[in-house]
Amino acid sequence: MTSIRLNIEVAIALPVYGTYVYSVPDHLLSLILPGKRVLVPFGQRRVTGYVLGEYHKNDRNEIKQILDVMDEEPLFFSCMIPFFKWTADYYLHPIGEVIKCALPVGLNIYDFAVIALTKKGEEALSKNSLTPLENEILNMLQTGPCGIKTLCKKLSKNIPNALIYAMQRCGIIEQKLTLKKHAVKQKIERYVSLTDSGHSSDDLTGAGKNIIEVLKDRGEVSVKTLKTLVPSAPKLVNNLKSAGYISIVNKRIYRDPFGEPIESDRPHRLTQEQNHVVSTVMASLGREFCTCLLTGVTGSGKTEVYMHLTATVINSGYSALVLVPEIALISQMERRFRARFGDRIAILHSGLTAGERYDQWMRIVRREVSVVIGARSAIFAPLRNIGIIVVDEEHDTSYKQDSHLRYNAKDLAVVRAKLQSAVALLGSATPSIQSFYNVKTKKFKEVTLTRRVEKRSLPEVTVVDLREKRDNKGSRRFITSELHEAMKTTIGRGEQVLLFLNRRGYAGYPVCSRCGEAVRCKNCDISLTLHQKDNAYKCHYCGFTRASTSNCMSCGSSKIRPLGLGTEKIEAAAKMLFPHAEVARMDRDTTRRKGSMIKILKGLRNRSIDILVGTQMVAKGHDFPNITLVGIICADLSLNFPDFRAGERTFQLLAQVAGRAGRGAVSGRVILQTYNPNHFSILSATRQDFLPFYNAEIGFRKCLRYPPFSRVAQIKVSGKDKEKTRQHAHIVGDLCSELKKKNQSFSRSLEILGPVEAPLYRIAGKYRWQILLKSVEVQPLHRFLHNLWLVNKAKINRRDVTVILDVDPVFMM
DNA sequence: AGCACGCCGACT
DNA sequence: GTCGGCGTGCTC
Repeated sequence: MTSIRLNIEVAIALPVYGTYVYSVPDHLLSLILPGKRVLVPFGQRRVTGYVLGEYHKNDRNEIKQILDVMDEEPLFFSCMIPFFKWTADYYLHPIGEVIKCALPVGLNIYDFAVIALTKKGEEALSKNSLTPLENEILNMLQTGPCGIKTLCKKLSKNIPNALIYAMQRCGIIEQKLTLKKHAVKQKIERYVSLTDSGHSSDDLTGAGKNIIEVLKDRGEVSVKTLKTLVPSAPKLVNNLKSAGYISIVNKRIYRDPFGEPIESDRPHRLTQEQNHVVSTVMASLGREFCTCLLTGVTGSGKTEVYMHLTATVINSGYSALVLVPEIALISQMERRFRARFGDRIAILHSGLTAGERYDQWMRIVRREVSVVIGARSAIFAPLRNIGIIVVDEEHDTSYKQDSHLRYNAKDLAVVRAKLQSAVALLGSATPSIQSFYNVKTKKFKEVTLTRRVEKRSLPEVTVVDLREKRDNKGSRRFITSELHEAMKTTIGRGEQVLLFLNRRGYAGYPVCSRCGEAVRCKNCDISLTLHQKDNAYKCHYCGFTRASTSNCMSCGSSKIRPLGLGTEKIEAAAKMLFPHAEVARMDRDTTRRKGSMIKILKGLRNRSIDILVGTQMVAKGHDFPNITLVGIICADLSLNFPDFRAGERTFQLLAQVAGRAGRGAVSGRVILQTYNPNHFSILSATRQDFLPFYNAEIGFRKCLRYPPFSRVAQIKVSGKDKEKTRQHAHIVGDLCSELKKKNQSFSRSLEILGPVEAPLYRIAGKYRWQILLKSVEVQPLHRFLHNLWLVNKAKINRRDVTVILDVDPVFMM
């Protein structure tokens, strides 16, 4: 009888669909566990794989052995695997890439080809018998082996592949495969503590004595902390150790992503309404999967509800996952949760360094925390025994990842909750049409908060019709007299004003005053935005920049009129109208640097800022207690996007911004300026009234068979060559039609729209085409996509044209 | 992804 | 006639 052979199923961290089977050599048998990384031979190379589990079928003759096990402990547990598989299948993404995407970055190991100088090469170099380029390459290689790409960069020229081959063949260079690792590791720190003889020592003087004193006082202290008290400590500890006074141990420590300590906080008393929500949601805890949609006006105390739910969940022995749309809101949520739950929480988002993220991940794996707060990628947090998944501001588009694995964390939250029999709670004052439809069709359970906390009233909204203001000149045109008066009163009372405009920069449509030509981007199909702060015209899509002093491209005139509105222009106007007020601006330009957002938020809190001008960034869930007036400069900007969700976005944005007013003791006011005062999205937003908006919008969706009455997927084709891109878009389009014709179930339910040029037909020098696939039923669309993407992928992939599949697209431009 | 294999143009 | 260009297909 032969010895028992263990075969395992492995997902490879490369764009390959499907999993692979490897055998485990005896000496690694005891180390293999699902969720660990393994080094495996794959084709000619060695790559990272993730162990998914044992493989029992005996259906292959050639099975390679794994080379090594990379982890002491698993990075995730088996219960995550069905979730990874579901995600890979639904978004048609390679399973290994899904797992790679889920794990903290920087853990991959792969073979990297480097070229090195040989003996023969050195001889050749000294004989001076080579071409200048060869000489240059060999000279560079004398400093050590080097990858081809780095070599090209160092010599700042392209080296033909053929030359590399030729040089290899003559034997003057050789190619080696080395394993390249990323730098993320556990962090170890040295801790010192007194020995018995250290305790009784009194013969020391100076710094040595100081160290002993500190240790007597505090017990065990890290060398790093000791250094802040006794600067020479790092050198001295070794001497003290050899003298037997102290002992040193290495400890695994976690890099601390948290800021300053926070005072702890006791649970608030819930209102009757909040209590009802908590008990309704908790009725399902530990019993069955269920999704609840928590709706409620802005400022109705959703966070307090989340915290009570979390407390209940962890007291019952489960863990909780809280998703928040973006980093700035995570820190707000984190502060409140940390005050309540102390260090039982971990946070996960892209603002952490790779090391911090790894540490937070491992704390979760090691079950040292029971609550995780994070951005969309935290949906993959390796929590076991999840009781609840909270998705705050569920309507927010930040939950959709728009590159690589194009998942939507909100949708995955429901899927993960279902797979792990947990409760999913989606919360929003302005729920997505899709979620509310799910309530109507009884897929979701609705729980509602109808009142603002402490009986604060909703802001009073005044609509200003901009069509009647056409004759006004200068800043009057966009800060109307109504808004101006309201600002005066508010600032006079010492309260704060928020001016909202969903466009950054100074002027979004600079036009030559002589020939009328717009200033356009050379890489994209849009006009540049003037940024006065940077003295430049900038492209918001590709980053292209021109000096603000440049002349008109077509007629050479230097007179360019800065048409179009942006937050910079509003900021300037506010400063001019209120010279004594402190005006701040919050948009992507002013918050790019780490900590600058916090600085603005602090300025608002301590009332040093009177007027805040901002883009949609200010609409997102921030709590500004002293803002009592919100001015919406132009409500129509997002209304005319070529996207079936334009109305929904406009409603959400406006209702959210309006909700920023009057969150403190004083009630708020909103002045909404618009060219479309009768549009239903704008009308219902002014009343913060979701239902009438929903009823109007759902009718329109039903008519045109858009989600939630259908499922859609978008194929995006892009390439540098205009004609090739167009052709390939049509090839893919024809492939779709052919496939549809071939299969009965497809031809009945599937609609193919396109290929058409994208609304922004050129971005960053690439021409863009799109095809929209629509189906009333999910299953046929899913099978169609599988067929198209997996069976026909050879026909779809081309070297110079990129084809991307986006299941449930959110950004349609 | 990255590498091997295999089929057509410009050179000794 | 060959060398090396790139398109195609595969990796347990």
